[in-house]
Amino acid sequence: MLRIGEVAARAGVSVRALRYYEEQGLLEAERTPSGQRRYPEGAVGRVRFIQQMYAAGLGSADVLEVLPCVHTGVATPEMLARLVEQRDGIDRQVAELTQARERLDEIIRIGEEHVPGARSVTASPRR
Amino acid sequence: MLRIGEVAARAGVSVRALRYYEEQGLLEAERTPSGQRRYPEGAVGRVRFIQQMYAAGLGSADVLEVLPCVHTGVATPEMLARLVEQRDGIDRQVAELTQARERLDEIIRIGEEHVPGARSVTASPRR
DNA sequence: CTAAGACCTCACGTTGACGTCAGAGTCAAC
DNA sequence: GTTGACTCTGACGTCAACGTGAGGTCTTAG
Repeated sequence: MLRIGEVAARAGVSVRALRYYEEQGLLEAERTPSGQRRYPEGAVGRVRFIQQMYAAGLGSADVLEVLPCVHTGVATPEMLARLVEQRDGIDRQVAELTQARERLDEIIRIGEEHVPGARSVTASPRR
Repeated sequence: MLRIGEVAARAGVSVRALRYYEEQGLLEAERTPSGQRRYPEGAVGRVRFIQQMYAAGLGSADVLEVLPCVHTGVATPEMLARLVEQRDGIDRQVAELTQARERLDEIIRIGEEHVPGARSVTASPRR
């Protein structure tokens, strides 16, 4: 059983963040008689997943909806629908980002033309 | 010359947003003698660009750095560097999003396996 | 035994991109 | 000339994911 600081360090987040996740119902912890939190090893991966979802633009409530599937590996049709919805949301985001990237690239190309002396930091082909 | 409401409608943002952009130095407007803002047609496209950059995760300050190039079409080496930096930031974001998407997809697949032809939409299974 | 870290619970502060309300002036139509 | 839609400037509110003390308890190495 890990202490909160240990989990935070391994997952690359702050202690405060972990307490916040608990507050949001995203992360549970056992307690020692004195009230200190103790986490199983799996908590680290769980926290990483939460971070990943945040990075994908989901809010705490969305993550909360999605988490049961991750934990149990089983999903109701409802949950599946939500998962698919979130995935599609990410897809839309990627599309937007890609558009923005194209836009910037275009500006960069034009800029390079107009400042010929500059070291050519040519556009890396998008994967 | 367009009025602020017209620009807002065409660009799909709120009037408040336009005034905020002005406050941030992202969007300039002429003024009628009575003080009302009047925008040229190009403002709509400019606003769309700003929105796109926000969607890409840039803050007002970042957009402000990038905008001169868009406007003038000319870039100093410094500006180019910033542009490239922002573009790479977007690339990193896309990578993260793609990872998150994969993760969700994986969970969806597993979930589908465990609920192959289920029709229990109504009965909430007790957890 | 003791001192230094870790940890605990409030609870207020932060940041960014606006929302929203108040009170007042402006413009086009009827 | 008056109504009603539009606009103006402040200025406070919002929401999310934490940051940051304050004041006190726990644990453990020496």
